Amino acid sequence: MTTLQPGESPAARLSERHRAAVMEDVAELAGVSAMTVSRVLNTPQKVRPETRARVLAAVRELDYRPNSAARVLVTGRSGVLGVVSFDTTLYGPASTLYGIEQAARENDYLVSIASLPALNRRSIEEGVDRLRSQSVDGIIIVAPHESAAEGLRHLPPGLPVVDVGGGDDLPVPVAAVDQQAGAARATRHLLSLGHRTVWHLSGPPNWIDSSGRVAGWRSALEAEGREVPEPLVGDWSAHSGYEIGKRLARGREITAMFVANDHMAMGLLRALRESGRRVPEDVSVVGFDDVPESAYFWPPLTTVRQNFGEVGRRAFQLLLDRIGGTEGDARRLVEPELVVRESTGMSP
Amino acid sequence: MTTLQPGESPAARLSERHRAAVMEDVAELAGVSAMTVSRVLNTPQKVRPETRARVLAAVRELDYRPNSAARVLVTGRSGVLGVVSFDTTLYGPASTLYGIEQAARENDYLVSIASLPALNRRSIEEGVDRLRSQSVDGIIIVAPHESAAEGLRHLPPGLPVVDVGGGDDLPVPVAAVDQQAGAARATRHLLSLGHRTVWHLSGPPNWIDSSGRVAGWRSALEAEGREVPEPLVGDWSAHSGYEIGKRLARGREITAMFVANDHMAMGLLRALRESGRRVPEDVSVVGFDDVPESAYFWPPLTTVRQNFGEVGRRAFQLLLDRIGGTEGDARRLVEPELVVRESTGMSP
DNA sequence: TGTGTGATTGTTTGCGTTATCACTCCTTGC
DNA sequence: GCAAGGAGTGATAACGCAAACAATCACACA
Repeated sequence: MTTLQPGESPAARLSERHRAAVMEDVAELAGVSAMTVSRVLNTPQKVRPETRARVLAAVRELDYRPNSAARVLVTGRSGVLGVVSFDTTLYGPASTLYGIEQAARENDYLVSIASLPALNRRSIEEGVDRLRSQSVDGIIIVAPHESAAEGLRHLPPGLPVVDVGGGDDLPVPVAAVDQQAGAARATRHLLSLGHRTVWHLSGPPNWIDSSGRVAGWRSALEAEGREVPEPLVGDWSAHSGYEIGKRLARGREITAMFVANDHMAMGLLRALRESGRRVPEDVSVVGFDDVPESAYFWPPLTTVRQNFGEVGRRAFQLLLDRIGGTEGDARRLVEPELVVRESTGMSP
Repeated sequence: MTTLQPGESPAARLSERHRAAVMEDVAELAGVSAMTVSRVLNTPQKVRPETRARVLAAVRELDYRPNSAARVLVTGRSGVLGVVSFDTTLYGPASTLYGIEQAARENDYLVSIASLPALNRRSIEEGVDRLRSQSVDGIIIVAPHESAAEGLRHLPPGLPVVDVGGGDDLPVPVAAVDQQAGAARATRHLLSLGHRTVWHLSGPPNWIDSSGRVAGWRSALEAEGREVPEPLVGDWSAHSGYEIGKRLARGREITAMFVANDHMAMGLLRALRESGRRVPEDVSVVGFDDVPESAYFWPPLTTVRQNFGEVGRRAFQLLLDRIGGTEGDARRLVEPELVVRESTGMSP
C-alpha cells in the first residue's frame, strides 16, 4: 500500500487503479486499522465517536461498499433468502412473493427466486439446491401442491425452510390462508340465502388449495345436514370455468355455486349468461381470491378475499424465527374474508 | 488435517465435526490436491479421466457443494443477476420477471429481486444499490416509467444494466414490446371496420407504455387523416375503466375505443353494458395485453397480445452480452400481435 | 542420448472480510 | 500510589476457493 502523496486525491488514486475501494483503503484514509473500519460498520457503539466520524467520512469519500462475498465467507450468513415458487405469473403466488419481498426489504434481506418448471418432487429439490448453492440463509417454498410435501421430507438438515400454503402435516413451519374457513364461509353465505344446497367447482386434484376448499365446503354442508353433490373439477383457468358452465347450464337444478377461484368463476359467469341463466336471479355464484378485477365482473363477484401479502409477511417472520433459532408455533393461519357483491342472491 | 483412520468413513467424520465438506476434504478422500478438485469442477477436460472419476466419486460421497461466497471472492463473478421491478403483482411485470427467471435458469444464473415501494429516481437507485451490495453480475430494470430514466442516468460505471420497456433515449440497452406498432395495429383494425375515428383511453401519465400507445394510436389516425380526439386518462385499473365508461356512455358520438390495457377495458365493457350500449353493435372496444382471462370477458375482448416472456428472454440475453463484454444492438423490440375476438365490429 | 513439448498435477498466494486475542490507555476504588 | 477493570484499537489468522506459476512425467524427435 503506497502512501498518499500531497495533491493526489484518494478518489483519483482509486480510479487510476480501476478498482473499487476496499476496507483497507478506507482505513488508510481515515488513519485507522481495517478492523476499526469493520467495527464502525458492524458495531458502531464500540468505536469512539470521533473515530467513527472520521471513518464514515472516508467511507463516503471513497464510496466504499463492503464486499458481501468476503463477509459471507467469514460469517456464514448472506442476508439473502430464497423463494421456491411455481408459476409466479399467477395472482396468488405473485402476491405472496411480493409480500415476502416487502417484509424482506424492511428487514434488510434480499430475495432470490427459483421458479419451478414443473410441480414434482425432483423439481422442488432442484430449486432448493440451486438456492442453497448460493448460500441463502433460508428458503420459503410457495408450491401449494401435494408433490411439494414429498420434496419437503427430504430437505438438507440445518437449512431453515418455511412453507406457504401447504398442508398441515408438513415437517416445516407453514404460513397459509385458512382455506377451509374461507370455503365454509362462502358456503354458509349461500345457504343463508335460502339455497337448498351448494354445488362446488373445485380446482385441479392434488392442489392443497383445492382439497382445503372442498373440505370446507363439504363440512359446511354436512353441518347443516344438506346434500353434498359431487364436486366438478376445473383447472383454475377461466376457460375451464366456461366449459364446465356450459355443460352445467343444461340442467336446471343448480341454484348456488361455490367456485374455487375467481377466474373460473369468470368463465362460469359467461357460460351461464350465454345459456340464458341469470346471475344471481337464477344462480348464485361465489368465487375465491378476490382478484382486483372481480368487482368489475358482470355481475360483480361475491368472493373470498385472501390476504396474500399478509401470508408472505408471516412466512418471512417464521423464517426469521427459524434462522434465529427460535422454534415458535409451526402454523400461522390468515383468516380469509367474505366479500359480498352482486353475484349472490336469494334462492329462486 | 488429520489422516483418515481405517474403519472411519469420511461421512461420519464430517458429521462428527458438524460442518459441511470443503474442497480439501474431497481432495483428501480422492487422494489428490484441492486444486485438482477445483479443476474437475471447472475445467474437467484438463483432468485425466481416471482422476476425474475418483474426484467425482468423492464429491458424491461427501455431498460436497462448492462455497459460492469463496468462489465469488476470488473470481469476482457471482452467477446472480438482479431485477429491479415495480409491483410484481401486475400481469406485465410478473410475466416479464418470469421470462427473465426462465432464461436465467437455463443459463445457470440465479435471479435476485428488488421491488420498488415507489416509482421515482431515489427508489430505483436504492434498488440498484441493494442488489449491487450483493455483488450481482448485472441488473435488469423493469420500471416502465419516466422516472426510471432519471435513475438510469446515474448508474455506477462498470455495472452491466439492461432496461425493459423503457423509452428510446436511455443510456442502456432496452428490450421491449413495440408499443407504437401495437397501438397502431389496434387503431387500424378499428378504422378498417368503418369507424370514422377511434377514441383512446390511455394509461396514467409518465408511464412509457402510456405514451407509446398514445403515440401509436395518434399516428395511425393521422396517417389516415382522421380526427384525433382528446385521449381519456385512466390508471390501469378496472375501476378507472368503469368510471370513465360511465361518463362516456352519456354521449353517443363514440363508436370505437382503443383502451390501453385489458383491465381498464373490462371496466369499460361493464360500464357500457350498464348504460345500455351494446358491444360491439354500438361501440367497438380493443384492449392491450391479452391477459389470460380476456377471452372470457363479455364479450370476448379483441386485444393486443404482448409476449412478455419473450421480452424477458431478450432482456436476459442483452444482459448476458453486456456481461460478456459484447456491445450488440442496443434495442430489441418484440412485435405485438392483434388478437381479434368479439368486442369489435362494423361501425353502426 | 539429450532435449523439447504437452499433459497432468501440485504449491503458493491472495481475494476482502470478521473473530480472536493482545495491547494501550484511562478510570475507579482502596 | 497502585491494582483491577473497562474502553478503544490493532495485529494476526482464518474463511474456501481459483489464478499463477512450478514441478513432474511420458513421449517424440533430432
